[in-house]
Amino acid sequence: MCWRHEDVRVRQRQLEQWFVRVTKYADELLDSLNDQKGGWPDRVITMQRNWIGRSKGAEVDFKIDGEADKTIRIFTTRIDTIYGASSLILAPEHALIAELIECGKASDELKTFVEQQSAIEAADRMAEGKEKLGVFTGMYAINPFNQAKLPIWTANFVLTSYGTGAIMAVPAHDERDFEFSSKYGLPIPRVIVANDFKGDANEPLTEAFTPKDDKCTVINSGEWSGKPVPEAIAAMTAHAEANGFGTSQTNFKIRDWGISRQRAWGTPIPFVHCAKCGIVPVPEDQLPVALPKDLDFASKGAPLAEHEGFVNVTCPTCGAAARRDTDTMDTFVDSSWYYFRYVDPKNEKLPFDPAIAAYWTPVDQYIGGIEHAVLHLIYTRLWTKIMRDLGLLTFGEPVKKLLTQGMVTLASYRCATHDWIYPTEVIDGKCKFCSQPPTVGRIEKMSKSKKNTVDPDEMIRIYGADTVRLFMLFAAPPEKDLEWSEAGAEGAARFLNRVWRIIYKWNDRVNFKFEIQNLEFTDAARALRRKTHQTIKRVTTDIAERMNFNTAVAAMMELTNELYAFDATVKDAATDADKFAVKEAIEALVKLLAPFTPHIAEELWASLGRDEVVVSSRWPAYDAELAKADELEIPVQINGKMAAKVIVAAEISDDDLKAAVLADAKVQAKLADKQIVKTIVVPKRLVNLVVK
RNA sequence: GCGAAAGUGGCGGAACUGGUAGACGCGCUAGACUUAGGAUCUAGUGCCGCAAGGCGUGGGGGUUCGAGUCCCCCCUUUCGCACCA
Repeated sequence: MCWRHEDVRVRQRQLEQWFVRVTKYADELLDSLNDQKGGWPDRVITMQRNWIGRSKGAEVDFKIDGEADKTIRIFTTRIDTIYGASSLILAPEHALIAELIECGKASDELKTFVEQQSAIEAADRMAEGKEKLGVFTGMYAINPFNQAKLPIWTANFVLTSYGTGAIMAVPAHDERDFEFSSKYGLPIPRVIVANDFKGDANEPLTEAFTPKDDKCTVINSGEWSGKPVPEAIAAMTAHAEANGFGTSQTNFKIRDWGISRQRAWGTPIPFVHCAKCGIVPVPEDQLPVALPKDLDFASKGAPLAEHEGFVNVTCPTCGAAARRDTDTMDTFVDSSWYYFRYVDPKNEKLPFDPAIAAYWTPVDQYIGGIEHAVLHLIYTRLWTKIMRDLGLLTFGEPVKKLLTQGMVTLASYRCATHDWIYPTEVIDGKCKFCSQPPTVGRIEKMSKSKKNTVDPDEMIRIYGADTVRLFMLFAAPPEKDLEWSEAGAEGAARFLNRVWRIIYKWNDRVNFKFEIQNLEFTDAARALRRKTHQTIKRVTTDIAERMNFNTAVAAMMELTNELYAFDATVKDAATDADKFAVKEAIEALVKLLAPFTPHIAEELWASLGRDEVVVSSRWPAYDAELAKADELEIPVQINGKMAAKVIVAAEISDDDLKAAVLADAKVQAKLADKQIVKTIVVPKRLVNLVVK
């Protein structure tokens, strides 16, 4: 039924459509996934690999008994098990079944079965409890390897759209065949055993035995008996090829990409249909084909097809009256290469200048949701390879690094009388309409139907864009889902207020030029400077190398806390050196904050009396010397357990460190009657004493 | 069923190559300031215990001087694929 008109039944129709031959690139799409390792999340690579679904096997022809000129071609990845085949099974849509029905040889049972199955759509057929159902066709096939006579069945679990739409059932070595053959009483002969198998191979199996490796051997298979499985597969495929009844074959799950759409908005497919010349491409000088601006959307059919001026053209080849193709392309076509157009958006002649694309692309860092893992991100890889083969690009992989960001989630609430209610409608744990406590659902992707949403505009109105942004960056690493939290947003606002206050407290004192060489820093001022330079370092690497914005924000919070501590220490008696240290910290903080909270950062920068804007200022550099600690707190372990801590100079040698540890009173007390067997010194990090 | 990712305080999360588990924030506790504050500042906050101390990264084994991190088995959760022969 139509989802918009409940009384309108939807029918399937055959349409002539345009396809992109993905299968031609399937091998490369799969193999070059290996180059993406490290830059792309493993799960995206795995999802694409499964989606492409390459499987190597063989096609084998079985003659039909009594009809010498007819064969059934099956696809198998396990030709080594062909002596274990006890039936052939065809998809209900298989041509041979249709033929049987047509020439009246089909039983009533078979006819009914096929009718029933074809009434159920493929997707639903799998959903129907997956019960395997089948019917014997009355025919037999001859196994080309041993001339065994096998019954031909049809069954719902054999897919018409994969392989040849026909299989050989080897119940002993395939779970599905086992289930089916057990149900219908077909024989289950074993032809594979583990190398260390000791029992009786004629004993009935309780489940299918399916390993495919050289730890298994072929048995009961004539001249092939005794061969390891991989060897048997190769040899038996070669045998089939040599005798003309088989061939090696690779199949893919991925299908060619149907790009035709019958909607008005989209890129027109640039072909013309001519009665004499057939399908003719629109000549290059007439490209691109533009959509007409005066479409009639009230017309009955597709608006483009109804538009006479668009449809009626002359054939580019013979000049006769012809008809323009009225399909438009899938929007995935556009998203497959938009970023290449970005680098040369005004080009009138080409999609983009290859030289410009060579300079700017491939994309260094791409960000998108996981929902694009197998559609957009396969299509764009495919499109890049096609453009490479057209000479537009010099590479086949468009995206070096991929980040799949998480979604914003929230718990949902359901009231017994008011159904789903918004989080804002829960007051003190009760539904605001009826004061009943609602059921708290799981934390999940925000959705309108479950009302577990927050309105971003509303949040921005309350907290400001900077705060909302900062909270989202702080709450979790970008690839993880993020639970929206109003308390968390308030925490972000509080932090920005803290930054604002401490800067405003100091900005009139630090707003002048200092002569650094004349300054004497106190320990506290040196500590603040150290924190400043450590923070610059951390934030820089967290952004640039690790993409961990949450830890970058944490580092800036630490610097702010340090500023407050310093402020409390110096009170109003700040020396020029103190002011310099604060000025250095504030400047760094504002610059580091700018990518996270651009608006407030500009305001603060202006408050420091700067003419330039912070976005065009230079990213701060850190001084490794100043970032270095001058004292270290070294943990001391005894037999690997924490025993004490010693404070030592930063540049201590291993021997001095060991001596300092042994001189420590707490360590000595714990060592009283023990003997040190071994001492492990991790330079400047840890000392572990092994004692007995 | 197959495949992937993940399990760390009351909560969100830190811990980069095996080296002080719990950074930072939320929440909570106490104090200060205040007419008041859900503002702000200061201190505390993994668990058990008065303490000394003990226990702690889903559970169980292992490797190692040392394991949240590495290896094996199991459990749970989330996601993807789901009769692809």
